[in-house]
Amino acid sequence: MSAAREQTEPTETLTAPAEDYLKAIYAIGKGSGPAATNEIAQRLAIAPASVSGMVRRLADQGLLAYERYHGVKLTESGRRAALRTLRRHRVIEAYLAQALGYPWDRVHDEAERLEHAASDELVDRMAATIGEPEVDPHGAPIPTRDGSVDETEYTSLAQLGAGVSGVVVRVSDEDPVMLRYLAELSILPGKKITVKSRAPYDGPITLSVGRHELSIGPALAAHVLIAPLADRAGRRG
Amino acid sequence: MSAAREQTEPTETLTAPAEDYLKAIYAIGKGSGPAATNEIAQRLAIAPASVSGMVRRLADQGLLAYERYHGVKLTESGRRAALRTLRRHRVIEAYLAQALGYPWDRVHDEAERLEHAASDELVDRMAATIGEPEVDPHGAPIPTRDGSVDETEYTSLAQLGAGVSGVVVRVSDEDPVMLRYLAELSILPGKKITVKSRAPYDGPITLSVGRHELSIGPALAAHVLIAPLADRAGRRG
DNA sequence: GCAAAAAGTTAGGCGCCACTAACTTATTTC
DNA sequence: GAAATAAGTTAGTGGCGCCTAACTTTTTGC
Repeated sequence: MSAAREQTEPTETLTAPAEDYLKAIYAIGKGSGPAATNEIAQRLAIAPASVSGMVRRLADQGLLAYERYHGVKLTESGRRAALRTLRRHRVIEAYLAQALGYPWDRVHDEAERLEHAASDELVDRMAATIGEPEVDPHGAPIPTRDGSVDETEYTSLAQLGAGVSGVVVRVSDEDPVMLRYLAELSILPGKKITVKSRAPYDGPITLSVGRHELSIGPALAAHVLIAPLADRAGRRG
Repeated sequence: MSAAREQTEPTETLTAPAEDYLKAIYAIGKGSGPAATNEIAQRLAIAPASVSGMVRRLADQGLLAYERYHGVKLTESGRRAALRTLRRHRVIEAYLAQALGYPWDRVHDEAERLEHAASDELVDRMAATIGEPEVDPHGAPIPTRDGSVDETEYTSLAQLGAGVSGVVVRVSDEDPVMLRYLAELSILPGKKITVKSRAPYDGPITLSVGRHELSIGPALAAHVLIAPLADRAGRRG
């Protein structure tokens, strides 16, 4: 059984589902790592069996390195394609928020559709119009035109020990309800927070944000990324 | 052979091709008339056989009234859907031109893709941002949110007799080369023109536009719609 | 009013991208 | 290291939306 299957097409035009797969694989592998079939399926809310088929097609197009039963990795070409889509998505999010007054909990869904339809020219014009932003409204870094991104990995708020201070750099962008709640608590990119205390056994984390004090659960805290400030205490595994 | 096939679903979410069919049928029938299979095929650049299949599906969804071998007409529901898409398209065109500095010969193609992805909210925000325009950059009227349009039919420049003056209200929007040429000649919506003379046998039409005098062929003139001004002469069949 | 031309249709196929069901390969776990 | 579990795969199906080829219906031109 030698299925001859090799191609290295420079990338035609990708379908919307193909772009979604590449984005998901990029997100799972943090840009370079491998992605498991099941995880791709879960992220895209489709059946694992469907992933096998699509992954094969993407591999045929030279976008993925695929070994049966052992997950996939983006090729250089796949990575470029993923970053192009990511740039579109985030520029669109930023533009919707800044230029059209979109509430930050709704930019994601709209961008999710527009990213597949917008031309590079449109995206570049949007970026230029709002001053070439470097992050989207949730703090996610925007890839540049030529395909580079800030891949700094930040600590999640769930990992911070009591006493540590930091600046919120980024929050998850997909769940509108969560986003509205975070906004209510004033946990927004750029805000300074300090972990006051942590209850054991995954108990609530008490923070001060501005002049307020509040408690959140670790599930929510895991969705908030922090750049720690000079700290007396430290992280905690 | 009684293929039981009747449904009157309130309209789920339409696919991009479905929206394109409805737009084409609307354009051919000027909103209410019948559209021939061949003409739909030509407009969408697909094979006539493909139209038969799609038209059946759209009829099943209650969007078209379809009688085999006798073309289709939009139902009320189909008409509404067509106008929604038309509104999206034209608002997007206007927005791209006004807010993002898009050249007028390129707004059409971009809008053609975005119209299928943009939400009503986005379109409404765009419209509000640029002051609720009534026409797109080519002079085509923008349907309102509640589905009404100005359906005035204007005379084409190819129909005007010598001596008649009028204001350009609208030009065809699809061909970028033609649009650039028209812009070069300063034949733009809002401009006043006067037909100086017409050569017989579909010969060139001589116009004055502003302080310039120029000649164009009838093929081009057919793409320019005019609102005649008080005229000494008159139209010509 | 009848034959040729034009218009429209069905039949059969194909690629994409999902699905379920059944099977295979990897990984745990004791 | 063998059995149980988890992960991943193939097989078969279905809808959409396109195609070409072959056929049918309608229109046209004399």
